Amino acid sequence: MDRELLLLGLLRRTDMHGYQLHEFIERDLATCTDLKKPTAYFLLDKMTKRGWITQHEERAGNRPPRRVYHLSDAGEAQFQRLLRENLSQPSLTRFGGDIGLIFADSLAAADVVALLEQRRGALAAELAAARAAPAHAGTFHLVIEHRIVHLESELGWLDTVIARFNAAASTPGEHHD
Amino acid sequence: MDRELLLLGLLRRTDMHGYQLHEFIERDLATCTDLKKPTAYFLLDKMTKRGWITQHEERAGNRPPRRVYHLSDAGEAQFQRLLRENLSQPSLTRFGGDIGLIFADSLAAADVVALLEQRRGALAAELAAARAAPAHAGTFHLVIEHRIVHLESELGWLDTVIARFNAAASTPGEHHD
DNA sequence: TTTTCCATGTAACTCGTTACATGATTTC
DNA sequence: GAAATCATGTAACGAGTTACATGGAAAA
Repeated sequence: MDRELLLLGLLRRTDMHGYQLHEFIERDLATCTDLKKPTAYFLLDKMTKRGWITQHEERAGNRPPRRVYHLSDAGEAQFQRLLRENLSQPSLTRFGGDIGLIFADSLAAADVVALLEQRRGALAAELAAARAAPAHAGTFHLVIEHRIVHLESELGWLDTVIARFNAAASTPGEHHD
Repeated sequence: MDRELLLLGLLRRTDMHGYQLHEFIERDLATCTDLKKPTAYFLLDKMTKRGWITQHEERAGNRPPRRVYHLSDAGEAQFQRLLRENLSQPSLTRFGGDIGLIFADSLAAADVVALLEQRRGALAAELAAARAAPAHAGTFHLVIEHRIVHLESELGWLDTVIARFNAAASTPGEHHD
């Protein structure tokens, strides 16, 4: 549903065609989400069928015609519903990386430390990139800020985990192989 | 891949049948992941075909026979690969809830505050539940800890966001409707 | 005796992805 | 003339879900 909210929200500001929407999302909203081309075209078709948006063709010369989408009244109502639902509910987060941690005692502690240091490096790079992101207009800077806060928290936690495996590494005889 | 790692990791400790695996994951690992029954049976079939695990039937009386799975040598190797990959890479997290935030200026600030307070409530409840979780054995307590750290970070950030919309609410004339 | 638990699965569907196809137009 | 960009899509696949089907055993 989040992607539908995204498309409706963008079309609410100004009419756009599919290529344009995909381009904008992949370029300017990449930190926060993504939307592949086939998905964009598929969702736009679907929402047209449901009456949330309307199409009209625009052709410039011999180029492939653009299908420009416009938010309808029903679409505006749907946008309001989705937005309120999105704001009122926390998005559930699952950390796939935790599954490896469950089985970390299958490896020697020193190995775990080496692997987690790699993870730490990638995380730190993401954080640096987020901090280097240019100042954004309107409410979008909240998203960047969220990302920074989250990555800082992840880094801090990871450091405590690494420290513990480091301690275990200097007290050998802990792993199961 | 994470679910395959999970199944291989559990089968590495002891042989189990599908029902048992599903049960264990949904009951004891619910904070960290989930695995529906059809998915479990499907993955077990797939991994059997790939030679990572082997089956043997066990029948008790007239009950439906159990298909007990056992990790093979190839499965152990695959487990090692998946585990190292999992530990060395940070899991990318996308916050669906951020998309609503991008469009928060479509609503009156006071409305946004009310909706985010709801989100805050649900988040606080999750945190309380995580804190109330019983002490866990081995490396699993890391997962609980991770969840607590993350939820605390989310709550703190959400509070700053709410504060800002609250400030905007007392300075009216900010929204676009 | 009816419900719950044990134990297996299938079928249909949703959501999203990758890879591919088409063809004009601008840029190098 | 070749390559990148604009603009649309289709087809095949992957991962996962819900709902449904089956049938015996234990518990209420």
